[in-house]
Amino acid sequence: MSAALSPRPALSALDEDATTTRAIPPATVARLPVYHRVLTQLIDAGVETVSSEELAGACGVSSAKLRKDLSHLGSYGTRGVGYDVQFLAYQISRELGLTQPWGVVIVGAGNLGQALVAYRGFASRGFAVVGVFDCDPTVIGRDLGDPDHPVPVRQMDELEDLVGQGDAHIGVIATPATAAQEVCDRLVAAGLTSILNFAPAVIAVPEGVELRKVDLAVELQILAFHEQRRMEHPPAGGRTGTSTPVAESLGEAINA
Amino acid sequence: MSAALSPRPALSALDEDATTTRAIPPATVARLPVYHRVLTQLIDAGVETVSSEELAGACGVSSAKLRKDLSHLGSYGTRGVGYDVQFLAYQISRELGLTQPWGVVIVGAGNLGQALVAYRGFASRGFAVVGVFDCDPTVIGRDLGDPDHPVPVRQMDELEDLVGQGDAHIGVIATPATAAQEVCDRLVAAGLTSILNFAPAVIAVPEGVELRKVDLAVELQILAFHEQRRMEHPPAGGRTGTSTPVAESLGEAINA
DNA sequence: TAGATTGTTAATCGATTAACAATC
DNA sequence: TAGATTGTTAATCGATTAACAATC
Repeated sequence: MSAALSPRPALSALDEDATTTRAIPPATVARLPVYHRVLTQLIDAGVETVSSEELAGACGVSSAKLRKDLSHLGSYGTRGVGYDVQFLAYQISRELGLTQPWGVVIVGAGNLGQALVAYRGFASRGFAVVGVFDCDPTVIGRDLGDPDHPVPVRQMDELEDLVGQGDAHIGVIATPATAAQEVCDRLVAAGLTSILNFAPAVIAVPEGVELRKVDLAVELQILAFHEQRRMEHPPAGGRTGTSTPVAESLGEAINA
Repeated sequence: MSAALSPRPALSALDEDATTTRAIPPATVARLPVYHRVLTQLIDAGVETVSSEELAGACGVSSAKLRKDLSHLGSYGTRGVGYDVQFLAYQISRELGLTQPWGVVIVGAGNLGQALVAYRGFASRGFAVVGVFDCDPTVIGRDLGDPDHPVPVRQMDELEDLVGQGDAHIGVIATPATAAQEVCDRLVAAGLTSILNFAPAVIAVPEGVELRKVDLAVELQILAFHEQRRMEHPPAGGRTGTSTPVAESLGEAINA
């Protein structure tokens, strides 16, 4: 156990290259996709300019937070006017890396893996599923996703080859929990440094690899926690019919 | 737009009933399911006692954070010894509300909805899918999930009836983005106060309703951001082969 | 110029971390 | 008693918020 406390490089907190890249706070990065999505909807709705107050309302955050977040990217607004929707959307997409195509490898072609391949929200943001792998002979060879761009399920053997070709940038783990760590190790060994884990397992990665996790059961458990609290301490005065504090005019523009 | 600044009840920040319930910080609540899962695995592995150092390692957090988190629930450890695995697992599950059964209603029986119904991680934590709804006549009536406990897809009409029966506690939105807000409104109107949204849409709920969101595309975009950073500023000195800082002995116990 | 709205500052709040006294 | 490990304290860090000077 003492090995867990081994001499690491003393995490030099300010690792930032003093060159170009000002660091963007993680909390801000996590919200940028939301801003980008809403801006995209505004473009579709023909809106040309938004104020921070309006955009924040449509995104479900405070305008102060929105402006603070955007200030980390640069000064892309105009005082007294607001933000040019197209321009801001572009700046955010550039910051997020959405202006270039990304290849996604999915390991596990069960229910979840199949749903992910079929998910249209990926392609629409520049993510292409370049490979799906499974070890079950009964699914290997089957075509998944859009019949116009079918993605065949391959056997695990071919994983390293495909990643080695360089078109894959992000690995997605959609296997049972038991296989997750081993699959992750293979993805990393093959050269991937960005991993999204859907398996209900805590897995470990080497330093320098970015691992994110989506755990469906965790979300439900957190909701159960709140629901239990609510049952123990019912909201005094009953449910107030008070409805959404979200910018309504913009909401209408978006839904139009 | 000025209506968005309307006089709200001045969010009385300390709403806590001074009665029983000490508030648990949200950041802590979000980690409890992870602790619980690992503890369950330790039970299965026959481990009877863990130290905070060991458990933290297996969960991927620092021992200081783990102890701080647990201190919000009570004093369930023994100085000089550690934590009784079974006892701690029980305390956490009680805190999370996992000691009682929860009914889940899923709206949307597309790829994702079907994957959710089939997901075994729900039932194993006390969540039962009590209803699945869709508006597509071609899927209505079809049986989903485990053939031993099939869940028929019902038409939307029956949503309010089912929720009204009181067996449903949590609503899950697995529809296209366009339908998400309307579906959410119906779930809330029917009486649900805990909602999990998988649709790629920003939706609004009345005060008092707990809404959580899982956005697959957002996770990929955050990974793309980091991947882009990594490509612009490659890790000096190449990839260090340094592997996982995770408790290995416990990891072996868990995987045994 | 007057009105509107940004970008930034300073204050507050919450979460993380390190260290250690309490205690098994 | 000596060694181990918890639960808590105090210091640090990062994120949020409110307010406003800058400026269109």
